[in-house]
Amino acid sequence: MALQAKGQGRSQERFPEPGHDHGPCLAHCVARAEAAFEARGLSLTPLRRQVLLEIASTHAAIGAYEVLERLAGKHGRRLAPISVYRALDSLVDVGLVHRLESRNAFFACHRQHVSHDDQRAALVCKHCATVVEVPAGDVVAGLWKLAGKAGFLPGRIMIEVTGTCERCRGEAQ
Amino acid sequence: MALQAKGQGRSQERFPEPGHDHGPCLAHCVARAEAAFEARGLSLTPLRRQVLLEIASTHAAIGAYEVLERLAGKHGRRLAPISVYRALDSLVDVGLVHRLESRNAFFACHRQHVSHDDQRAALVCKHCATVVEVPAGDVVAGLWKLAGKAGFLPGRIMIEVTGTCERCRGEAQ
DNA sequence: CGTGGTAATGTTATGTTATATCATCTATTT
DNA sequence: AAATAGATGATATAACATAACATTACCACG
Repeated sequence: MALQAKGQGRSQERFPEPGHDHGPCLAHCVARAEAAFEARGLSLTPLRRQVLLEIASTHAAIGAYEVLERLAGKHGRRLAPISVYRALDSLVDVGLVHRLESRNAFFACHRQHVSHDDQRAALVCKHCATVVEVPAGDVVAGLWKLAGKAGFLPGRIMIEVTGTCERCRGEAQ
Repeated sequence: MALQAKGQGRSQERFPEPGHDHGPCLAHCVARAEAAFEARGLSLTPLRRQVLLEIASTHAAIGAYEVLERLAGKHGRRLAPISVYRALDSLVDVGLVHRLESRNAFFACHRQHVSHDDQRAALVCKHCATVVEVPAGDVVAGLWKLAGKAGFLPGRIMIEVTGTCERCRGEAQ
């Protein structure tokens, strides 16, 4: 929890500064990844680690083929799309990465969802693609209620808000 | 409003009976479409009407290529994908059809969103693909609040709840 | 040992969803 | 008639995603 104390606290619920020190964000992600895979009897293999590092290298959502390109740029070797998708799937399964449905893209989860109640809404800047997840427990509770009235049993709840972050709003003027 | 009085009222906020009389649903949609396009100085062309009819022929969400297939089956002629997408785009623009991001599919809006406040959440049955929109004003208000705290200015808010409808739950047992 | 199981990745091919670009036609406006 | 906007056609390609089968590595069990 030392990492959280050093600035990973509430800060994740606001849009990150472009020039912020991203090292801790990344380190935190990878540390969680080791544990998360281990907890399921799986492992954070080199491929998965590489994919995670690409995704987590930014607070923006990026596409699977973008990940593929970046990896191809770093190592000479070019992976098959399916390899990237398999790595992404495993990362999504263990909750380290989320899929942004409205963009067919992926972004790193910078704070573990600690319980079933700890649900999030994604705020997505349409200019810089930065994604911030905000706790949305009350909102989700409201949705369960609405669903109930319709005789509907919710499984997954997807909340994506596209708009403009503070920074991009400032720059537009 | 006669159509609404004849059963288009609250019923749309529950899952439709499979055997329900779909004629009014369809008629209502097309009637609204005429008006909606007209109001923008555009028109509900034959192509758009056909696409709308396919989408609105069911309460399920269907893909663009599925629309294409169905039209190809009815008329001998096979449209280019772009033609279907263009028609869909125009229908989405005027609000007669919504896009289901979590499935890359489209569904007809069976009740006009009357104001900016009249926002909806989509309940999507994962078994039968039926989509019901429920008013979600309070939930959306909550999201605006969360966004505000993050310095974020919302544009489009997407709420999609996948799960199981009453009917499919019954059948599973 | 070796055999069988699971996890992970490789290899090849294909399927699905969506858009770019330029051409054509029609109706309306000037 | 020329200019403009709306709509569609035609051709090609981009972007996103998975199917199916082969291979490798490791580990548990008799």
